[in-house]
Amino acid sequence: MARRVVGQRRTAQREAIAEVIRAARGPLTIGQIHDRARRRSPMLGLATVYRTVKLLLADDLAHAVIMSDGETRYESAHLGHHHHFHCGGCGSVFDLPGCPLPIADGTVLPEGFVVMGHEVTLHGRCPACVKQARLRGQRRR
Amino acid sequence: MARRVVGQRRTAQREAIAEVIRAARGPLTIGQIHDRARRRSPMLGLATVYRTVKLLLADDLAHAVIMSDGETRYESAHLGHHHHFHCGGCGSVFDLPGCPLPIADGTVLPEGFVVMGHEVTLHGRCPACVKQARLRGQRRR
DNA sequence: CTAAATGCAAAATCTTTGCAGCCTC
DNA sequence: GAGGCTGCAAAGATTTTGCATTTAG
Repeated sequence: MARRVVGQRRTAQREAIAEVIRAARGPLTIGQIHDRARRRSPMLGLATVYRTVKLLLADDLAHAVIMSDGETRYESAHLGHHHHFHCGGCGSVFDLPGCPLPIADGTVLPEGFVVMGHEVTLHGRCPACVKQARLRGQRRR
Repeated sequence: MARRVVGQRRTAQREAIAEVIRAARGPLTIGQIHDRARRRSPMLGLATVYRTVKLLLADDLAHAVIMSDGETRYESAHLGHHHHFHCGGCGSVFDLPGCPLPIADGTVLPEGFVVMGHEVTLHGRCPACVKQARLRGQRRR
């Protein structure tokens, strides 16, 4: 008669996905999560990645980050306030510590907009791509 | 024998689409462009909007702006350096004049990232939504 | 008139969902 | 064991493309 305790189950697939997101140096696309998690759980299907990521979002264990390349990426929710660097060479996104923006939440702009949050994204080249461009004589834009 | 001069043609549909983008106070989604342009050109199909916007992008007459809600929006390219305000109440995006970010292009971060550009997006409530929230006693988040 | 542009519908993507079997608890 | 989870494949949603027709130049 006692109500059965129901809940989420711990599976190898979910472990793998959560660990991949936790270990990343920046937010990852679904494809990247799928590729990396498959190293541990080779049969892992894309649908499971989508489903698990959605669960992590619902449980507030992960956040979605949508970058200007149109890709949705996911990052661990335990990170504090931070921003991102998008490398135009390799396409990777990296976390940046701290916040360079002098606009506090709660600020009211002259035009009457009430600021409740913000995002800053820097674009450029990551150290690896800078080095590579140097080797190649900066042939690329 | 003279090489025929070929080029793009001026059509009512393209005029309507370009004008809608030019007149906007912020970047617009494909759906918004379609709706507004149809007021002038009622038979206008979605495919034409997609095609025309793509042309405008290729000719550098418009830029794509991808916001954190995952929608791609398009804005006139003649605007100078500026950023955006995304209202969480009505979902609209507004242009903000100026730039609050103290990081110049060309800056090299301590970690070795070379900055070539940036984006700043503020989130909050636009004046209209602030006023409405006040009327309703701030029942909404 | 010629070929670019349009509207429609089919195709291509990306994401979500339905289901039968598998595996936690 | 019971029901949540998974992989597969089908279904949705959004964007792109093919094609016959319209239309700018």
